[in-house]
Amino acid sequence: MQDTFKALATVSLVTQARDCILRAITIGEFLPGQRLVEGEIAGRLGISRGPVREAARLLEQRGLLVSLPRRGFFVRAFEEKEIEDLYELRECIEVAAVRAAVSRASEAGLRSLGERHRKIISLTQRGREPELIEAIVAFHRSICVLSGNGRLIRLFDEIAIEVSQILSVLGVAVGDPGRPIEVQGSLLEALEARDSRRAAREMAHFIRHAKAEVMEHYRRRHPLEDGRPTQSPPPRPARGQVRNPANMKMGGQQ
Amino acid sequence: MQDTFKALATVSLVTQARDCILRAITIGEFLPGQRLVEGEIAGRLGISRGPVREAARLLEQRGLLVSLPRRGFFVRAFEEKEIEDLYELRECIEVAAVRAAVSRASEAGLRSLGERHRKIISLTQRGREPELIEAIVAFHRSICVLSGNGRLIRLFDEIAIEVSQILSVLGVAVGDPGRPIEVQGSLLEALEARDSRRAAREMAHFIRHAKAEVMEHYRRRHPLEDGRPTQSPPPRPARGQVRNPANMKMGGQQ
DNA sequence: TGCTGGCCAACTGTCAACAGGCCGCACTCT
DNA sequence: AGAGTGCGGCCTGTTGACAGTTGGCCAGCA
Repeated sequence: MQDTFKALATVSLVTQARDCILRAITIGEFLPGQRLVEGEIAGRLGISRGPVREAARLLEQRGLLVSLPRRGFFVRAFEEKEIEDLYELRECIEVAAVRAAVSRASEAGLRSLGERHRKIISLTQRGREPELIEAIVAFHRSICVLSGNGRLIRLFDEIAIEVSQILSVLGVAVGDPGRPIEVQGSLLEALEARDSRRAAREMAHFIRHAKAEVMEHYRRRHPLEDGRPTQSPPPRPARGQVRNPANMKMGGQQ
Repeated sequence: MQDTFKALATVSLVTQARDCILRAITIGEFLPGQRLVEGEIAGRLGISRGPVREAARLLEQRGLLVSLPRRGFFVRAFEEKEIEDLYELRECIEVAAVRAAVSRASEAGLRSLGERHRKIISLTQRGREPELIEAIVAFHRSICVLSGNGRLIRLFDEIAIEVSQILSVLGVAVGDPGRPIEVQGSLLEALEARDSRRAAREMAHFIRHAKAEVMEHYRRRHPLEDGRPTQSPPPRPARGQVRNPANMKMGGQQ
């Protein structure tokens, strides 16, 4: 009965286009520096260019795309410094979140966090990399949720997208399998013990560790760019078609 | 000679429209909850609706507008909780910024910060409220700049816009004239002494003080909404014309 | 061979128009 | 009188088209 009357409030084309582009960026289908041709995307999605442009504007404001006048949109390419800055911001955000969570989280909230932690453990043991990353992100997001600060959650989500873009582009796998469990286990303990200082310390350590790992991957990947400025906003605009013409169907946000 | 060849790269209409709407929001011409009629704005600016829509999308992503399907864009109205969350975030950001600035700021950077501080003092003595607010914001922004973290600066700018919107809507004036100088003076001293803990403490105190002041204004303004949920996304869509049909010329970003 | 200048295709920025939903209002029926 | 219903205007969401610009390509020339 309730199926017959499914909500017909169709999601706007802008939202759908945004989610499609977003997904293409996070999974690394659209590579940094790559040019996005409006007409191409619109054609592939079967819509007109208007909604695609609006979606691109949204992502521009988020910092995932940059726009050059009369040239169009490009996937943002991270410089080394920008990755460092991002992780520094992430540390400050998540440390604040866990501090707030210590004093505000309910018992039920902590239990559900424990649930997520168990999921991380089981996924680690079964060696399922992609879901594991997802679960770790979910764990950290939960801490933001427990902080009770909606603005913090929104910011975390933005940062998480950029981080996962970086991870996927650099091909970073979650490091030694033992560590994340351990760290997140300590975090959980500190939260349960309502130990603000320890929780903050663990969180900071974790993020610095993650940062170091990512930066090492980055340097391994860009060994020569150490000395020179390397400051062409989109590094070689790469006029050309998108990489993978298939595999970009409609229907995010479901 | 160099004047004869001024850059003729005209700023895109989207950018100009965005800045116009932004200004209208920050100075309180567009009030929270107010509906923005695309055609109206486009007509007043002498352009078509397309760029206006894209500009609105930008501001939506920043959280300054909310969009309801088939209803259009509304100026975002802050709930009490959202203001608290915003200030909590601001504290975490600026404390992190001043900490980083302590260890990274150059002597020249500190001197220019001192310059800004003197400007605050002189404006306070002359009692020029609007420029004073501007100068205080500039002072705090400088600290973010001294932190050397570009991402932090971007986030500060976003937050600053929201804060100034709140201040202007609530009609908050900068409190007792003595305080800000005093606080920012201590901040400056701590930075010059490279005293990270003291700088962080002063910053946190300042922002908590500002928050308390704003919240008091808010509660004075919305005394009845304490108990009830008050959760209609845009509080009464207020179908109707914008408040001040004049005074919204083109040409932000100059 | 290397450089200059013009030509061309592609793509962006912008606009005007169309279809359809939402809101307010008047009208009708109970 | 009050509630429900149908109508009409206003406004959004989307589209297709047009003009202008950008960058690449190629011929011509030193």
